[in-house]
Amino acid sequence: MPKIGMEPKRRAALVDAAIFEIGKARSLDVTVAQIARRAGMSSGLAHHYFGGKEQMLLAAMRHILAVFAGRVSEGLRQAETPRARLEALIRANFEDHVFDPQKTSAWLSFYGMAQSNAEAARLMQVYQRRLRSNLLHDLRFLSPNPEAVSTALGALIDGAYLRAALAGTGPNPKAAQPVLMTLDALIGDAK
Amino acid sequence: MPKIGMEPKRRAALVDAAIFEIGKARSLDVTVAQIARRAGMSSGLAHHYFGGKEQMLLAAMRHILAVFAGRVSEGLRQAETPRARLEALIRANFEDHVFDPQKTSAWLSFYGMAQSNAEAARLMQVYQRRLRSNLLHDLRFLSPNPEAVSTALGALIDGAYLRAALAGTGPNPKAAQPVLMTLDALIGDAK
Amino acid sequence: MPKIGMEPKRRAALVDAAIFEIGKARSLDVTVAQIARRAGMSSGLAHHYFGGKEQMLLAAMRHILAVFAGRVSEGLRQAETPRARLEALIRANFEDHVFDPQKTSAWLSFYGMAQSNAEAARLMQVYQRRLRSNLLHDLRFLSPNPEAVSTALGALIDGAYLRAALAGTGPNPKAAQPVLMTLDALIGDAK
Amino acid sequence: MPKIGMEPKRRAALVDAAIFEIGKARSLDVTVAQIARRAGMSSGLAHHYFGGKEQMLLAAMRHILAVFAGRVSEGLRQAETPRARLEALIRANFEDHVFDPQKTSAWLSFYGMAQSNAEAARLMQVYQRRLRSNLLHDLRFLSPNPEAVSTALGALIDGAYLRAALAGTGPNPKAAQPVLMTLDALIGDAK
DNA sequence: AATGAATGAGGATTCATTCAT
DNA sequence: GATGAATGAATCCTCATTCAT
Repeated sequence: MPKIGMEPKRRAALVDAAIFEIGKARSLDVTVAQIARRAGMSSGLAHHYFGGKEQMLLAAMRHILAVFAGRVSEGLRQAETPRARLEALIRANFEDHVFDPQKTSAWLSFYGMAQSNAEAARLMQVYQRRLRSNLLHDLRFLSPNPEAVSTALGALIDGAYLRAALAGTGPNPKAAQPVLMTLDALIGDAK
Repeated sequence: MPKIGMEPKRRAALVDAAIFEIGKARSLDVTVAQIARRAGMSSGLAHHYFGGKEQMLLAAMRHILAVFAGRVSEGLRQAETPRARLEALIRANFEDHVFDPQKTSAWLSFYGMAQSNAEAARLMQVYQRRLRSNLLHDLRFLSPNPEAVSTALGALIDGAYLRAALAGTGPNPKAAQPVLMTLDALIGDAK
Repeated sequence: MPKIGMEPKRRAALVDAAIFEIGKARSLDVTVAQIARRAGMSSGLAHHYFGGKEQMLLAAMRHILAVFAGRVSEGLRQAETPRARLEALIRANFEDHVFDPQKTSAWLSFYGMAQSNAEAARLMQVYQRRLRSNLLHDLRFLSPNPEAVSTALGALIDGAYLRAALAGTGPNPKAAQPVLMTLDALIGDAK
Repeated sequence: MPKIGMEPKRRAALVDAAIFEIGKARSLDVTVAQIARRAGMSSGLAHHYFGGKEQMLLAAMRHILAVFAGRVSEGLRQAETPRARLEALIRANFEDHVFDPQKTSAWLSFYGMAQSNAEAARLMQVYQRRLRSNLLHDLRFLSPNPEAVSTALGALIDGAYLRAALAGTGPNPKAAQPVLMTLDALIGDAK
């Protein structure tokens, strides 16, 4: 059954399956066999492609981050003023898809993993820096103190998401409200 | 050599040991045997007192939350105005002891656990409600919109702590700055 | 079923079982589960007592060497002259029990293991030194060149055993003949 | 890009690679994939040519024995008297190349394999018989008891090699000394 | 001929939990 | 109450071998 050009498909299938199983278990305590079975292949092949369970989980996280980054980019493309871009950015962090139980499970679990796994920590940093960079880009036009405001808004976004995710009540666009309100407060009349 | 009145001491020793081991492992992946050994007793006894590993971890979380709540109360006792109490509350969330690697490990790991364990989720809710209640108590005097501001500040505190904890750079009182700044912005001239 | 004072018995049972299984497989490719089952316990307990498969195999080798050393000592005790002691020593190396398939399997397999495992190599050295020391002790009275003769006889003993073991034809006291003949030749008229 | 006449080259490359990997691992615990990779081909092709791992290892052993036999023949060609031939034969067993870690690893490991694999045992017999035949050929002229002396010298050569190989200290021409000394003693004045 | 994808059995090891003492 | 011996299920990972292409 071997075919050429299967590697990308197999890897993608495994990443999807890993995310699915993490969502189902609501934890990273999933077995390679589970993931492989869901991806329609043997556990041996899963190891062949990823070298180990950890690499597979990291690939899953990387994929989640990449998809998310893509969505954010899309959201920003349509906004034209700095204020509109900021709002789009904030809303992008609370779109329905990020509340998919699969995503929230993975995201919160990776907070734990990031403490003992250097690569997981690095991925978290990448995410944080990207968010900060996006905030800063537009806050420069709106605030006399863009650095501090970016820091506060970044933390607030993460905190608001964390709480919404923990609540486990599914998609919740309202979760963006406190962030938008705080944005207004922090940039004063500049809006 | 069983002694009477040992149960509370045994339980406390196990809870301390659990927190220690979680900190050392930077994860909840610690074994009952490790914890029991550190607490100076057999793994069998640990089970006897807690009924299982999960209960032991939950007791550890409960203890961390209780200690934290106590510290917050202390901090609030000395403040006299609503504004001072809010500041004290915020600072209490970023005191050195909360950045003890044992605490940050436990805290972030429990975010993961709270997804699949109802009691862990409940504990997180208790913490969040207490924080919200504390914020609300004083924000009523300072903001026309105390509910929304409490929500935002609560999320911000969690987010700021999360980021500081993930950074893993130890005690960091500066982490409170963005929150204090946002407080000022959100309550306007009311300060 | 736990009992106190079981550890020595368990360890001994595992060592015996390991030797038995090595003999049956005629190789070190035996599983921990096989050994544990034969020893009448779970694989988990086997790990508990030895920490791992390698340690168990080494303990088996150590036991074989110890038993062998004991037998040699016995054999030497009854000899009175240096010449008689040498002969007893040589014969001890070819007694029936050393041709037990369990022993030959273990012995030859450990030659392989000694190449990549430091402890196995050390055990082999211990055996060789002991043999050399025993030879030297009496050759001092019989040869002007005891060092060289010890070296030659030690190697010859090992080579003769190796060949007899490889032949796999079971107990073979005749295997000692070439060594005894060579002893005579090497110590000349001194006998 | 299959080519005709590649089979002998492929097989030779695999045999060389197998010997190399056995030397590197200092054990027969090498994987087919490792060997095939080193030989510059796929594991599938390795199977195609040898039918299985065991056959490949046996081919490696056969090759080592053949090369060794060739070297011995060369050594003997230049000797003219029986005594000189015997000495050349003995020295050939301790030339530098036989202490190549690759060779010692393979040799000692095959002692283990010979216990459970009939073909490996047969190869060992072939080697032993050839050595014995070579010894006997010249000892007939030098000893009244050539059979027994051949047996002893053969065993001694193997034992001396075994010890030198186990010591793992590399090329060691001195290892031949005990054998030469014993030769003298065994053939007495006949030299 | 040649590849390497794919399988799946097998094995060492870990660990929560139980229970005889 | 207290121990730690004992279990055995669970899991990751390896690898010889097969086979579609």
